[in-house]
Amino acid sequence: MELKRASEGEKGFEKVFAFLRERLLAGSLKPGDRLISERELATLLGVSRPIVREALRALTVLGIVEIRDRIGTVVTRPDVSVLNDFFTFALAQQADMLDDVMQARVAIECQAIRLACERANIADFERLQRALARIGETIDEADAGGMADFDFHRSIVVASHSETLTVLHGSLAGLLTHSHRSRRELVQAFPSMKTYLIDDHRRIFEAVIARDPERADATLRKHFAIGDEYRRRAVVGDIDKTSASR
Amino acid sequence: MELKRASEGEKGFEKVFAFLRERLLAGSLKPGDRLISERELATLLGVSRPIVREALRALTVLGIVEIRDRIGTVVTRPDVSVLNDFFTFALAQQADMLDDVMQARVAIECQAIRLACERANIADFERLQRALARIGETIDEADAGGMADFDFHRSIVVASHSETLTVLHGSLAGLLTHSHRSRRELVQAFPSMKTYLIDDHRRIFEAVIARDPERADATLRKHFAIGDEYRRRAVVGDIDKTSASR
DNA sequence: GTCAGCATACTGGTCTGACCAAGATCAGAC
DNA sequence: GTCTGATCTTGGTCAGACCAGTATGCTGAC
Repeated sequence: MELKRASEGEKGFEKVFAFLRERLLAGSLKPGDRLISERELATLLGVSRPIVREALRALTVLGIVEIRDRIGTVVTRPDVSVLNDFFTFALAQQADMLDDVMQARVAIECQAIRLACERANIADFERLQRALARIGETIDEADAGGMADFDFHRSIVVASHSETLTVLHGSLAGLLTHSHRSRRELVQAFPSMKTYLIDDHRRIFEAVIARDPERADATLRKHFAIGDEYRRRAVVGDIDKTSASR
Repeated sequence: MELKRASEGEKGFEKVFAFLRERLLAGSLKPGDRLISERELATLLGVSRPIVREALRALTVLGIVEIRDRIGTVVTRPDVSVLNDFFTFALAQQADMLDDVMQARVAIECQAIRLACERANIADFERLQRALARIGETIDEADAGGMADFDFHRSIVVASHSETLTVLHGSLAGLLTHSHRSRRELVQAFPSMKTYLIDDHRRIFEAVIARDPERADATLRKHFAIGDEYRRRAVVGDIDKTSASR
């Protein structure tokens, strides 16, 4: 058989994985389809059930398939949340990589805001506006303030209506959560940051509303740069109550 | 034991996976480390070996770990090829995702080129220059031309000296390979693309050399936009031998 | 004829114990 | 001191078994 031939040289796991991969890529297995049972798969491919389970588990962590207890294995619509898993592992091992990850976040957001300028709808605007208002309300609270900040940026990405960007941003932002929070704590100590936070976000919001990609990108970029500057100053203990240069 | 408690409620697979996840995220398991044997892990966690193998296989497809036959299981530096796997599956079922992924690529590259303007060293410049020359040499070859094009863009990202961006770009670019290639085939039919390709890349190169982030970003962005435009025209059959508007 | 209720077949979830092949290791021969 | 081979350990795999629920279909009551 053709399939047999294609997967002859492979070991057990590879055989099963390749078999399912073929079907999935060819489209003969579509989201929603229920796979044949593990036992059938095992006898069909001439391997043992544990091996089949390895392959199914592999597809599960890839988000391709879902194993439902006592129901069966069904093909799912690929969920990007698996990337989160991966990135969490990948970036957890390089702690000094935070600045680097931040670069990726800037990349994603700056592109997202351009798309948002084109694609955002009323609901997106409203969400952004709510997030903006919340930033003002929570400016004195480290925790809630951080969340509001995050939500604002998140709203921009969501407004881009790009699933890929949204997913990437989600996983990157997750990694930056604690650094984000620690940065927010600076706000309490240095009032100049308050106006920076509020004004900057408002400017960004306005640029999106105006559907001006260039301005939005530039403003957002500046926003990040200033945040960076604050952080740098904090590190060297040089920060004071004067505004960061703009 | 603390660990026991944390993983008490979970089923076999989850227990093992969570156990390893903890160690990996906490950093007590670092790349290069060799895990204890499957049998030991099984008895340690009170599960059977097949279950342990499921978990290890799961980590393998996530690129976190590598199972070496008759050697043992070692922690690897996370490899992006996993993402490739995932996206391959994901895109097989949602072809319209390509444009979306492209947005992410644009995001990464535009940020990368900004960093490249700041951080690129002589070696980076030389690599870029070689790639640029190669684009000119292979302008009439679909395959080699595509590779040269890819290498140029890749060189930009590498020159950013950002590991995260490089990693992300690597996985995204892999996905776009075939679309990239099909686009390159247009070159043969429509000579106007040749000048577009050569001139654009040269302009991008010059902007990096000049270490002008704004210009580099803008030029690169325009480059992508024009490529998009070509593709759009090809789709609607409207393309002709005139240059795309610039 | 219809429908509720239960038995059975089937599903995934797991375990046990076993065998194989080949790298790693160390004792013993030279 | 070096080399060789037996042994230990490793991953790779298999077969068969049990459990706990789901789905289904059959049976019997209405």
